[in-house]
Amino acid sequence: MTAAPSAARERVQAVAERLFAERGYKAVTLRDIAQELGIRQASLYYHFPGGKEELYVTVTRHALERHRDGIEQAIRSGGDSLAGQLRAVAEWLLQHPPLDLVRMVQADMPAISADHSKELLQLAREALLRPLENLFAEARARGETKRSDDRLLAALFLSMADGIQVGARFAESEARAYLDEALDTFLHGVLSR
Amino acid sequence: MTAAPSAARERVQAVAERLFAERGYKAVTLRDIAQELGIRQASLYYHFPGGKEELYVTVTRHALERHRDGIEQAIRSGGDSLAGQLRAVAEWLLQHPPLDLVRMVQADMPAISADHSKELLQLAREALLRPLENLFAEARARGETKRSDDRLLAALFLSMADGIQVGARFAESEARAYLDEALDTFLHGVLSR
DNA sequence: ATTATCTATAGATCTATAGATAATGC
DNA sequence: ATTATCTATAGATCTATAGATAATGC
Repeated sequence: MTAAPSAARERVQAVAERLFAERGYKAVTLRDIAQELGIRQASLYYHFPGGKEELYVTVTRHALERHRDGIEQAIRSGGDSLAGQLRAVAEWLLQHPPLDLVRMVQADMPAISADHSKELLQLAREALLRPLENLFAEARARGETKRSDDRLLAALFLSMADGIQVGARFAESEARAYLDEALDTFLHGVLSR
Repeated sequence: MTAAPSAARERVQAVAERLFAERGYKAVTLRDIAQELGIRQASLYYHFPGGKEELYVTVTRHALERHRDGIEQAIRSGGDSLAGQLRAVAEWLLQHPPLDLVRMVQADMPAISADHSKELLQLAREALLRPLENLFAEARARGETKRSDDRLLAALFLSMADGIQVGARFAESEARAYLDEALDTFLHGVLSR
């Protein structure tokens, strides 16, 4: 059985989530997580008796659910225009560590059980792609754009958020400094027909 | 000393390059590579006495050099317009497994020596970002675009290639089918001011 | 003699389990 | 009694080394 919620358990989750998000499932060891927490590796099993995989699935599920809620909230707060909604989503994405979908699919999912993998991939689709697909579909219904490839636009937009972070890292600047330019580029492309 | 080139050594490199590119350094074991080749794990040390890290650095270096040459060749073959040049680069990128820059920086580089890490990051910048940065700078000099954030545009463009592959994977379609739409979106954004 | 493999195994690391310990709450 | 840690360690896995084997090329 999974232990009840507690402050200590949440600290474990916070560290694990950050490390797994940065490096992926295999590149993070339980020792890494314990070390940052100042406890012993075996102590993690008190909070997560299911071990490394349970810990990974739990924190990844939470991260995806938070993204889903945050993105949907951002959309609601972004007004009635596609531009405003996308800007709110982009700002939200840049405030959180990037969820590397490519790595998740190619490296992390094959390393966990088929059931967990299926669940998380499904959730990733619902949390990240679906809200954006709906956004583009609704903008088309309002006549803001004629583009009909909603899934591609959603994937491009999410990748753009990654691109901003890559560009910022190699330029040694703040990701926020790039947001306006990137969004402007993207929106011109989307709205211009 | 590293063994001389040979057909067997090249087979090792081909398998290792694909697996490392798909899953990253830590998620691939020497056993995985040997298994696909139908040989024993220890036999890899005949071709790469320096072990796993030498193998990773060798194939990643080759992949980056091939990207650099392929991208520069694509640019030359793309005619005089930014649109034609970018289309050629995008086609080239989609024909090769994606180089996940985020994962390279966050997960793979910390797992190898500082010297190797420095070399590969430098090469990644020269191979992937620099040619595209130059492209955007030249397009601006020709008056095709007024955008001056060359590094951001380069990063966005590279991310777009990833985005196409993510979108295609989740839609279970061919990445090529998305290329025209994605390129069109991007170019409208870049050229429209 | 060189090339390309193999077996066997040492040593390191990692996950997971068992059982002890100490502090706090009833 | 419950919570949250610890030590110790088994068992699995992984990298790397040593030395043997077989085939081919001079």
